[in-house]
Amino acid sequence: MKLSKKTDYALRVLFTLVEHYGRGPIPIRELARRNEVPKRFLEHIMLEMKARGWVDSTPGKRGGYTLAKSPDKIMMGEVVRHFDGVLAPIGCVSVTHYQPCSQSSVCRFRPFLLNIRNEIARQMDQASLAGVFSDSLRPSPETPQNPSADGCET
Amino acid sequence: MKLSKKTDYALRVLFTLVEHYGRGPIPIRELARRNEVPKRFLEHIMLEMKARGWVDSTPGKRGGYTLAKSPDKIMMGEVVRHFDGVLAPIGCVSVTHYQPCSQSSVCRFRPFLLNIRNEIARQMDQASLAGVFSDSLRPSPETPQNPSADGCET
DNA sequence: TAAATATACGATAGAATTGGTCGTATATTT
DNA sequence: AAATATACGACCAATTCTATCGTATATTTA
Ligand code: SF4
Ligand code: SF4
Repeated sequence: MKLSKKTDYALRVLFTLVEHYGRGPIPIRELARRNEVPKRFLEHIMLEMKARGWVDSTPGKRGGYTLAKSPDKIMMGEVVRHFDGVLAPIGCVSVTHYQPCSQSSVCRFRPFLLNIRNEIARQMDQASLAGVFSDSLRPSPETPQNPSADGCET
Repeated sequence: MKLSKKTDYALRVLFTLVEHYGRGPIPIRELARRNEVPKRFLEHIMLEMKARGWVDSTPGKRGGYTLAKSPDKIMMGEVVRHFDGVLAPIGCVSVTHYQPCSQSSVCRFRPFLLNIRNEIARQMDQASLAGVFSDSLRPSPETPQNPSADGCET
């Protein structure tokens, strides 16, 4: 589950909108500037998000984008899944994009991958933008700059 | 953390070698056939795995490949990380391939992604080939063909 | 009502990654 | 010496990713 830049961009903007929720639209130019996203590229991203019903747009002089629904009604999993297509590490353990594999009956590591998928999916689908946002406010016990290995690596 | 086909192929072959551990080499032709991996492609994969010290090769008439170390000394994380480069869903929360992001100080969802990374890394680095293999033998409580959603999706 | 400013959207394109083939060299066993 | 195995670099096609451009259209404000 590698996050594409597109997904990253989308999330940056969404959280900007969450932060500004209820205080009117923000023009795309501003969204692009604050989040360091190429503006013309962001247009497409916003289009998709509007189609999904996550954001609303108002054209005209003081127009821009606004969050279309309450931040606790949009799940991280939805967003990632929309832009990256799939959460699962491999097709054979994906629900939304399940792809059969002729080896699956003899495969020794599919159950292991399924576990990981389940864990990722659980975390992704339980986390709303609102939840992730508010969690990020209180200085968590551990959010190192460079996430130095705690026994593991990545 | 999307598994590339290369990684998938590598794991298939590794588990074949695990299953055959201690019973002599298996020629690459056989490894390719049993695991449905293009033979010429597999050559490169085996080369890399030999360089990493996971497998050994013996040329000649009754040669082939064999596991170079005990199956409980090779971790899933090592393999995936080698072929896919990185476990983390995004560079800014990666340990081995950490990549700074100018937004990280104001980013609202990096902590969330870090959590996911930690969970994936933990599972990957704690699981040895031997462990995954033996787990796959006892019919686990749940390993559905198509992993139908248990509240989550993929 | 005209100007300014906003979104809408398809076409296109460069770069990077992925997945794989081919030719050939070399080592070992029988 | 023949047969069979691995070793390895070059090469390539397809896909995906990331992004830009031109232009159309809708709305507000002066
Ligand atoms: S080999 Fe195992 S893990 Fe890879 S795709 Fe087939 S079933 Fe899934
Ligand atoms: S925006 Fe947040 S998540 Fe995306 S790369 Fe920068 S820090 Fe990491």
